[in-house]
Amino acid sequence: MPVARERNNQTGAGARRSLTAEDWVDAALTAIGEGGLAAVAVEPIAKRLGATKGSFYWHFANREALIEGALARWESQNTERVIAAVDATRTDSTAEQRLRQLFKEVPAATSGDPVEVALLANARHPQVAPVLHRVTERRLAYVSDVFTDLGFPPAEARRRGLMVYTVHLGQISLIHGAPQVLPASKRDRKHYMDTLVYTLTRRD
Amino acid sequence: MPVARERNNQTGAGARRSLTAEDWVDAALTAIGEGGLAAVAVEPIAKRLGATKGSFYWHFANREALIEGALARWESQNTERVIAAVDATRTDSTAEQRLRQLFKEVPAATSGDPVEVALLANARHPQVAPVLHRVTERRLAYVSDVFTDLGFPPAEARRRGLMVYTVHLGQISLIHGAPQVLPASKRDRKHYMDTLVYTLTRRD
DNA sequence: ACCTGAACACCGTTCAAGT
DNA sequence: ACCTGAACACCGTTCAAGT
Repeated sequence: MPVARERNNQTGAGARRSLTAEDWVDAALTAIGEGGLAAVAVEPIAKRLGATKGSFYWHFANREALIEGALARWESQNTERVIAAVDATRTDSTAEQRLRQLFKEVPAATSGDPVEVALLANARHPQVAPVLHRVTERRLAYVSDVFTDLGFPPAEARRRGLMVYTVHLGQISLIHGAPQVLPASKRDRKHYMDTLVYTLTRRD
Repeated sequence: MPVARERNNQTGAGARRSLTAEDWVDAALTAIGEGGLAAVAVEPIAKRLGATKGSFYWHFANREALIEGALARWESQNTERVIAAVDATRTDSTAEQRLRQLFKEVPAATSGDPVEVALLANARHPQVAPVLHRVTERRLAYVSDVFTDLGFPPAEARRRGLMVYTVHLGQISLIHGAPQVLPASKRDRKHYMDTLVYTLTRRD
Protein backbone atom coordinates (compact mmCIF):
# COMPACT_ATOMS: atom_id res chain seq x y z
CA MET A 1 0.00 0.00 0.00
CA PRO A 2 1.72 3.15 -1.25
CA VAL A 3 1.15 5.61 1.59
CA ALA A 4 2.52 9.13 1.03
CA ARG A 5 5.31 9.43 3.61
CA GLU A 6 5.85 12.54 5.69
CA ARG A 7 9.08 14.12 4.60
CA ASN A 8 11.51 16.88 5.57
CA ASN A 9 10.15 20.18 4.38
CA GLN A 10 9.85 23.78 5.37
CA THR A 11 6.17 24.29 4.95
CA GLY A 12 4.65 21.73 7.28
CA ALA A 13 2.24 19.37 5.56
CA GLY A 14 2.11 21.50 2.40
CA ALA A 15 4.40 21.56 -0.62
CA ARG A 16 7.52 19.48 -0.11
CA ARG A 17 10.81 20.99 -1.14
CA SER A 18 13.66 18.98 -2.58
CA LEU A 19 16.20 17.42 -0.30
CA THR A 20 19.59 19.09 0.00
CA ALA A 21 23.01 17.63 0.79
CA GLU A 22 22.57 19.30 4.20
CA ASP A 23 19.52 17.18 4.88
CA TRP A 24 21.47 14.02 4.21
CA VAL A 25 24.35 15.18 6.39
CA ASP A 26 21.94 15.97 9.22
CA ALA A 27 20.46 12.52 8.99
CA ALA A 28 23.94 10.97 8.87
CA LEU A 29 24.99 12.74 12.08
CA THR A 30 21.84 11.56 13.78
CA ALA A 31 22.61 8.04 12.62
CA ILE A 32 26.21 8.22 13.90
CA GLY A 33 24.95 9.37 17.29
CA GLU A 34 22.49 6.51 17.44
CA GLY A 35 24.52 3.65 16.06
CA GLY A 36 28.05 4.74 15.25
CA LEU A 37 29.71 5.01 11.87
CA ALA A 38 28.28 1.68 10.81
CA ALA A 39 24.80 3.17 11.07
CA VAL A 40 25.53 5.50 8.18
CA ALA A 41 23.71 3.29 5.71
CA VAL A 42 22.31 4.83 2.57
CA GLU A 43 19.19 2.76 2.26
CA PRO A 44 17.87 3.13 5.85
CA ILE A 45 18.64 6.86 5.84
CA ALA A 46 16.86 7.27 2.54
CA LYS A 47 13.84 5.52 4.00
CA ARG A 48 13.89 7.87 6.98
CA LEU A 49 13.99 10.89 4.71
CA GLY A 50 11.20 9.48 2.62
CA ALA A 51 13.40 9.26 -0.45
CA THR A 52 15.09 6.55 -2.46
CA LYS A 53 18.72 5.53 -2.69
CA GLY A 54 18.83 7.01 -6.16
CA SER A 55 18.15 10.43 -4.72
CA PHE A 56 21.14 10.10 -2.43
CA TYR A 57 23.46 9.42 -5.34
CA TRP A 58 22.47 12.65 -6.97
CA HIS A 59 23.85 14.59 -3.96
CA PHE A 60 26.85 12.43 -3.09
CA ALA A 61 29.36 10.34 -4.96
CA ASN A 62 29.05 7.54 -2.41
CA ARG A 63 28.64 6.63 1.25
CA GLU A 64 32.19 7.78 2.01
CA ALA A 65 31.37 11.31 0.82
CA LEU A 66 28.38 11.41 3.16
CA ILE A 67 30.56 10.42 6.11
CA GLU A 68 33.08 13.05 5.06
CA GLY A 69 30.37 15.71 5.11
CA ALA A 70 29.08 14.60 8.49
CA LEU A 71 32.57 14.67 10.02
CA ALA A 72 33.25 18.15 8.61
CA ARG A 73 30.04 19.45 10.09
CA TRP A 74 30.72 17.86 13.46
CA GLU A 75 34.22 19.31 13.54
CA SER A 76 33.08 22.87 12.95
CA GLN A 77 30.28 22.55 15.49
CA ASN A 78 32.70 21.00 17.95
CA THR A 79 35.03 23.97 17.57
CA GLU A 80 32.30 26.33 18.63
CA ARG A 81 31.41 24.11 21.57
CA VAL A 82 35.02 24.11 22.77
CA ILE A 83 35.21 27.87 22.50
CA ALA A 84 32.01 28.20 24.47
CA ALA A 85 33.36 25.89 27.17
CA VAL A 86 36.55 27.92 27.36
CA ASP A 87 34.58 31.12 27.79
CA ALA A 88 32.56 29.51 30.54
CA THR A 89 35.63 28.82 32.65
CA ARG A 90 37.55 31.99 31.87
CA THR A 91 36.22 33.91 34.85
CA ASP A 92 37.33 31.32 37.38
CA SER A 93 39.86 32.81 39.71
CA THR A 94 42.81 30.41 39.66
CA ALA A 95 44.29 28.39 36.85
CA GLU A 96 44.15 25.30 39.04
CA GLN A 97 40.42 25.75 39.37
CA ARG A 98 40.17 26.00 35.60
CA LEU A 99 42.10 22.76 35.29
CA ARG A 100 39.83 21.03 37.76
CA GLN A 101 36.93 22.48 35.84
CA LEU A 102 38.29 21.05 32.61
CA PHE A 103 38.51 17.61 34.14
CA LYS A 104 34.89 17.84 35.15
CA GLU A 105 33.38 19.65 32.17
CA VAL A 106 35.18 18.17 29.22
CA PRO A 107 34.42 14.53 29.97
CA ALA A 108 30.85 15.55 30.76
CA ALA A 109 30.51 17.33 27.42
CA THR A 110 32.35 14.51 25.72
CA SER A 111 30.26 11.72 27.15
CA GLY A 112 27.21 13.82 26.52
CA ASP A 113 27.90 13.99 22.81
CA PRO A 114 27.08 10.61 21.32
CA VAL A 115 28.79 11.58 18.08
CA GLU A 116 32.10 12.17 19.84
CA VAL A 117 31.78 8.87 21.64
CA ALA A 118 31.12 7.14 18.35
CA LEU A 119 34.07 8.82 16.69
CA LEU A 120 36.40 7.92 19.55
CA ALA A 121 35.26 4.36 19.14
CA ASN A 122 36.47 4.58 15.54
CA ALA A 123 39.55 6.72 16.17
CA ARG A 124 41.59 4.78 13.63
CA HIS A 125 39.09 5.03 10.81
CA PRO A 126 40.90 6.74 7.92
CA GLN A 127 38.27 9.46 7.64
CA VAL A 128 37.89 9.94 11.40
CA ALA A 129 41.56 10.09 12.42
CA PRO A 130 42.46 13.47 10.86
CA VAL A 131 39.34 15.10 12.28
CA LEU A 132 40.13 13.79 15.73
CA HIS A 133 43.69 14.95 15.30
CA ARG A 134 42.71 18.56 14.61
CA VAL A 135 40.23 18.60 17.47
CA THR A 136 42.88 17.13 19.77
CA GLU A 137 45.42 19.74 18.76
CA ARG A 138 43.02 22.55 19.50
CA ARG A 139 42.10 21.22 22.92
CA LEU A 140 45.69 20.42 23.77
CA ALA A 141 46.74 23.98 22.96
CA TYR A 142 44.16 25.27 25.37
CA VAL A 143 45.19 22.99 28.22
CA SER A 144 48.83 23.92 27.69
CA ASP A 145 47.86 27.58 28.00
CA VAL A 146 46.39 26.87 31.40
CA PHE A 147 49.78 25.63 32.54
CA THR A 148 51.42 28.70 31.08
CA ASP A 149 49.00 30.74 33.16
CA LEU A 150 50.07 28.67 36.15
CA GLY A 151 53.57 30.01 35.55
CA PHE A 152 55.19 27.01 33.89
CA PRO A 153 57.71 27.79 31.15
CA PRO A 154 56.42 27.01 27.61
CA ALA A 155 58.11 23.63 27.04
CA GLU A 156 57.11 22.34 30.45
CA ALA A 157 53.60 23.72 29.98
CA ARG A 158 53.28 21.76 26.76
CA ARG A 159 54.47 18.56 28.47
CA ARG A 160 52.04 19.05 31.31
CA GLY A 161 49.25 19.86 28.91
CA LEU A 162 50.03 16.69 27.00
CA MET A 163 49.94 14.67 30.21
CA VAL A 164 46.59 16.12 31.16
CA TYR A 165 45.15 15.50 27.76
CA THR A 166 46.56 11.98 27.75
CA VAL A 167 44.89 11.32 31.08
CA HIS A 168 41.69 12.76 29.71
CA LEU A 169 41.74 10.40 26.72
CA GLY A 170 42.51 7.49 29.03
CA GLN A 171 39.56 8.43 31.21
CA ILE A 172 37.28 8.37 28.20
CA SER A 173 38.57 4.94 27.22
CA LEU A 174 38.00 3.67 30.73
CA ILE A 175 34.57 5.23 31.08
CA HIS A 176 33.43 3.57 27.89
CA GLY A 177 35.47 0.40 27.97
CA ALA A 178 35.94 -0.59 31.60
CA PRO A 179 34.12 1.79 33.96
CA GLN A 180 34.18 -0.80 36.71
CA VAL A 181 37.83 -0.11 37.46
CA LEU A 182 37.14 3.53 38.30
CA PRO A 183 36.55 4.52 41.93
CA ALA A 184 33.05 3.44 42.86
CA SER A 185 31.91 5.91 45.48
CA LYS A 186 31.54 9.64 45.07
CA ARG A 187 33.97 10.13 47.93
CA ASP A 188 36.60 7.90 46.33
CA ARG A 189 36.16 9.62 43.01
CA LYS A 190 36.72 13.00 44.60
CA HIS A 191 39.81 11.68 46.35
CA TYR A 192 41.07 10.29 43.08
CA MET A 193 40.41 13.52 41.22
CA ASP A 194 42.23 15.45 43.93
CA THR A 195 45.23 13.15 43.66
CA LEU A 196 45.13 13.56 39.90
CA VAL A 197 45.04 17.35 39.85
CA TYR A 198 47.55 17.59 42.66
CA THR A 199 49.93 15.19 40.94
CA LEU A 200 49.68 16.85 37.55
CA THR A 201 49.99 20.46 38.71
CA ARG A 202 52.71 20.03 41.30
CA ARG A 203 55.91 21.94 40.78
CA ASP A 204 59.47 20.76 41.26
CA MET B 1 37.97 -22.62 -14.33
CA PRO B 2 37.54 -24.84 -11.31
CA VAL B 3 41.05 -25.10 -9.87
CA ALA B 4 41.44 -27.26 -6.77
CA ARG B 5 42.40 -24.78 -4.05
CA GLU B 6 45.10 -25.43 -1.48
CA ARG B 7 43.49 -25.83 1.88
CA ASN B 8 44.37 -26.04 5.57
CA ASN B 9 45.40 -29.54 6.40
CA GLN B 10 47.83 -31.52 8.46
CA THR B 11 49.28 -33.74 5.83
CA GLY B 12 50.74 -31.29 3.36
CA ALA B 13 49.48 -31.73 -0.16
CA GLY B 14 47.92 -35.11 0.62
CA ALA B 15 44.50 -35.99 2.01
CA ARG B 16 42.66 -32.93 3.29
CA ARG B 17 41.06 -33.19 6.69
CA SER B 18 37.81 -31.49 7.59
CA LEU B 19 37.85 -27.96 8.90
CA THR B 20 37.38 -27.43 12.62
CA ALA B 21 35.91 -24.50 14.54
CA GLU B 22 39.51 -23.75 15.52
CA ASP B 23 40.46 -23.25 11.89
CA TRP B 24 37.71 -20.69 11.46
CA VAL B 25 38.72 -18.90 14.68
CA ASP B 26 42.33 -18.78 13.51
CA ALA B 27 41.29 -17.27 10.23
CA ALA B 28 39.04 -14.77 12.03
CA LEU B 29 41.91 -13.58 14.25
CA THR B 30 44.10 -13.13 11.20
CA ALA B 31 41.32 -11.13 9.58
CA ILE B 32 40.89 -8.93 12.67
CA GLY B 33 44.59 -8.22 12.69
CA GLU B 34 44.53 -7.27 9.05
CA GLY B 35 41.33 -5.31 8.77
CA GLY B 36 39.66 -4.98 12.15
CA LEU B 37 36.40 -6.47 13.31
CA ALA B 38 34.70 -5.50 10.08
CA ALA B 39 37.04 -7.86 8.24
CA VAL B 40 35.44 -10.84 9.93
CA ALA B 41 33.30 -11.62 6.91
CA VAL B 42 32.07 -15.15 6.42
CA GLU B 43 32.27 -15.30 2.67
CA PRO B 44 35.83 -14.00 2.20
CA ILE B 45 37.12 -16.14 5.06
CA ALA B 46 35.43 -19.17 3.58
CA LYS B 47 37.12 -18.44 0.28
CA ARG B 48 40.49 -18.20 2.01
CA LEU B 49 39.94 -21.54 3.70
CA GLY B 50 38.88 -23.07 0.44
CA ALA B 51 35.40 -23.81 1.74
CA THR B 52 31.91 -22.47 1.26
CA LYS B 53 29.74 -20.34 3.51
CA GLY B 54 27.58 -23.36 4.15
CA SER B 55 30.50 -25.08 5.80
CA PHE B 56 30.89 -22.18 8.20
CA TYR B 57 27.30 -22.46 9.35
CA TRP B 58 27.82 -26.02 10.34
CA HIS B 59 30.46 -24.93 12.90
CA PHE B 60 28.94 -21.64 14.07
CA ALA B 61 25.48 -20.26 14.59
CA ASN B 62 26.42 -17.00 12.92
CA ARG B 63 29.11 -14.37 12.40
CA GLU B 64 28.70 -13.14 15.99
CA ALA B 65 29.62 -16.57 17.35
CA LEU B 66 32.79 -16.55 15.27
CA ILE B 67 33.78 -13.16 16.69
CA GLU B 68 33.02 -14.45 20.17
CA GLY B 69 35.35 -17.39 19.63
CA ALA B 70 38.12 -15.19 18.27
CA LEU B 71 37.87 -12.80 21.22
CA ALA B 72 37.96 -15.67 23.71
CA ARG B 73 41.08 -17.06 22.11
CA TRP B 74 42.79 -13.68 22.01
CA GLU B 75 41.99 -13.08 25.66
CA SER B 76 43.53 -16.32 26.83
CA GLN B 77 46.61 -15.82 24.67
CA ASN B 78 46.86 -12.25 25.89
CA THR B 79 46.86 -13.44 29.49
CA GLU B 80 49.87 -15.57 28.83
CA ARG B 81 51.62 -12.73 27.07
CA VAL B 82 51.04 -10.43 30.04
CA ILE B 83 52.39 -13.01 32.44
CA ALA B 84 55.46 -13.44 30.28
CA ALA B 85 56.00 -9.67 30.19
CA VAL B 86 55.70 -9.51 33.97
CA ASP B 87 58.25 -12.25 34.40
CA ALA B 88 60.60 -10.43 32.09
CA THR B 89 60.66 -7.35 34.29
CA ARG B 90 60.60 -9.08 37.68
CA THR B 91 64.36 -9.17 38.05
CA ASP B 92 64.78 -5.42 37.61
CA SER B 93 66.21 -3.90 40.71
CA THR B 94 63.91 -1.03 41.60
CA ALA B 95 60.16 -0.70 41.29
CA GLU B 96 60.62 2.61 39.53
CA GLN B 97 62.67 0.88 36.88
CA ARG B 98 59.90 -1.67 36.48
CA LEU B 99 57.42 1.16 36.03
CA ARG B 100 59.58 2.80 33.42
CA GLN B 101 59.93 -0.61 31.81
CA LEU B 102 56.17 -1.00 31.72
CA PHE B 103 55.79 2.32 29.98
CA LYS B 104 58.21 1.22 27.34
CA GLU B 105 57.31 -2.45 26.96
CA VAL B 106 53.56 -2.45 27.21
CA PRO B 107 52.88 0.10 24.48
CA ALA B 108 55.46 -1.66 22.35
CA ALA B 109 53.74 -5.01 22.84
CA THR B 110 50.38 -3.35 22.45
CA SER B 111 51.18 -1.54 19.23
CA GLY B 112 52.90 -4.65 18.02
CA ASP B 113 49.74 -6.72 18.35
CA PRO B 114 47.44 -5.69 15.50
CA VAL B 115 44.57 -7.55 17.14
CA GLU B 116 44.82 -5.44 20.28
CA VAL B 117 44.95 -2.29 18.21
CA ALA B 118 41.85 -3.38 16.33
CA LEU B 119 40.01 -4.22 19.54
CA LEU B 120 40.89 -0.89 21.11
CA ALA B 121 39.51 0.77 18.01
CA ASN B 122 36.25 -1.02 18.77
CA ALA B 123 36.36 -0.72 22.56
CA ARG B 124 32.63 -0.06 22.76
CA HIS B 125 31.57 -3.01 20.66
CA PRO B 126 29.24 -5.11 22.83
CA GLN B 127 31.32 -8.25 22.39
CA VAL B 128 34.66 -6.49 22.73
CA ALA B 129 33.99 -4.35 25.83
CA PRO B 130 33.82 -7.18 28.42
CA VAL B 131 36.99 -8.78 27.06
CA LEU B 132 38.82 -5.49 27.22
CA HIS B 133 37.48 -4.97 30.71
CA ARG B 134 38.91 -8.21 32.03
CA VAL B 135 42.26 -7.61 30.36
CA THR B 136 42.32 -4.10 31.80
CA GLU B 137 41.56 -5.33 35.29
CA ARG B 138 44.39 -7.82 35.14
CA ARG B 139 46.93 -5.29 33.94
CA LEU B 140 45.75 -2.67 36.39
CA ALA B 141 46.19 -5.07 39.28
CA TYR B 142 49.77 -5.62 38.23
CA VAL B 143 50.61 -1.93 37.96
CA SER B 144 49.05 -1.26 41.35
CA ASP B 145 51.29 -3.95 42.81
CA VAL B 146 54.30 -2.08 41.55
CA PHE B 147 53.24 0.92 43.60
CA THR B 148 52.72 -1.28 46.61
CA ASP B 149 56.29 -2.45 46.10
CA LEU B 150 57.31 1.18 45.98
CA GLY B 151 55.94 1.48 49.53
CA PHE B 152 52.62 3.19 48.84
CA PRO B 153 49.71 2.12 51.05
CA PRO B 154 47.12 -0.04 49.23
CA ALA B 155 44.48 2.61 48.49
CA GLU B 156 47.05 5.08 47.23
CA ALA B 157 48.77 2.33 45.24
CA ARG B 158 45.49 1.60 43.49
CA ARG B 159 44.95 5.26 42.67
CA ARG B 160 48.46 5.58 41.30
CA GLY B 161 48.06 2.37 39.36
CA LEU B 162 44.84 3.68 37.90
CA MET B 163 46.54 6.92 36.91
CA VAL B 164 49.37 5.07 35.22
CA TYR B 165 46.99 2.80 33.38
CA THR B 166 44.86 5.77 32.37
CA VAL B 167 47.93 7.49 30.97
CA HIS B 168 48.82 4.29 29.16
CA LEU B 169 45.40 4.11 27.51
CA GLY B 170 45.61 7.78 26.60
CA GLN B 171 49.01 7.17 25.01
CA ILE B 172 47.57 4.42 22.88
CA SER B 173 44.74 6.69 21.77
CA LEU B 174 47.23 9.40 20.88
CA ILE B 175 49.62 7.08 19.11
CA HIS B 176 46.86 5.78 16.91
CA GLY B 177 44.66 8.85 16.63
CA ALA B 178 46.94 11.90 16.75
CA PRO B 179 50.60 10.92 16.96
CA GLN B 180 51.66 14.34 15.74
CA VAL B 181 50.99 15.91 19.12
CA LEU B 182 53.54 13.67 20.83
CA PRO B 183 57.11 14.92 21.29
CA ALA B 184 58.85 14.68 17.93
CA SER B 185 62.49 14.12 18.75
CA LYS B 186 63.96 11.21 20.66
CA ARG B 187 65.42 13.66 23.14
CA ASP B 188 62.05 15.34 23.76
CA ARG B 189 60.36 11.98 24.12
CA LYS B 190 62.87 10.94 26.75
CA HIS B 191 62.38 14.20 28.58
CA TYR B 192 58.61 13.72 28.43
CA MET B 193 58.84 10.15 29.67
CA ASP B 194 61.07 11.28 32.54
CA THR B 195 58.58 13.96 33.51
CA LEU B 196 55.81 11.39 33.32
CA VAL B 197 57.46 8.78 35.52
CA TYR B 198 58.74 11.40 37.93
CA THR B 199 55.32 13.04 38.20
CA LEU B 200 53.45 9.79 38.69
CA THR B 201 55.81 8.20 41.21
CA ARG B 202 56.55 11.23 43.38
CA ARG B 203 55.62 11.06 47.01
CA ASP B 204 53.93 13.69 49.17
C1' DA C 1 17.70 20.15 -11.24
C1' DC C 2 16.18 16.43 -8.64
C1' DC C 3 14.26 11.99 -8.20
C1' DT C 4 12.31 7.08 -9.12
C1' DG C 5 12.72 2.20 -10.09
C1' DA C 6 15.01 -1.46 -11.78
C1' DA C 7 19.23 -3.75 -12.02
C1' DC C 8 23.59 -5.84 -10.32
C1' DA C 9 27.29 -7.10 -6.87
C1' DC C 10 28.44 -8.49 -2.31
C1' DC C 11 27.72 -10.71 2.04
C1' DG C 12 24.81 -12.90 5.97
C1' DT C 13 21.79 -16.70 6.65
C1' DT C 14 18.97 -20.94 5.62
C1' DC C 15 18.31 -25.39 3.99
C1' DA C 16 17.73 -29.46 1.13
C1' DA C 17 20.73 -32.52 -0.74
C1' DG C 18 25.13 -34.83 -1.10
C1' DT C 19 29.39 -37.75 0.80
C1' DA D 1 29.80 -35.65 10.70
C1' DC D 2 30.88 -32.29 7.49
C1' DC D 3 30.09 -29.91 3.31
C1' DT D 4 28.07 -28.02 -1.28
C1' DG D 5 25.01 -25.17 -4.00
C1' DA D 6 21.12 -22.71 -4.57
C1' DA D 7 18.10 -19.49 -2.64
C1' DC D 8 16.70 -15.19 -0.27
C1' DA D 9 17.31 -10.67 2.27
C1' DC D 10 19.83 -6.50 2.79
C1' DC D 11 22.62 -2.71 1.32
C1' DG D 12 26.04 -0.11 -1.90
C1' DT D 13 26.21 1.54 -6.50
C1' DT D 14 24.76 2.56 -11.38
C1' DC D 15 21.83 4.27 -14.74
C1' DA D 16 18.04 5.01 -17.95
C1' DA D 17 13.94 7.22 -17.59
C1' DG D 18 10.76 10.46 -15.54
C1' DT D 19 9.14 15.38 -13.74
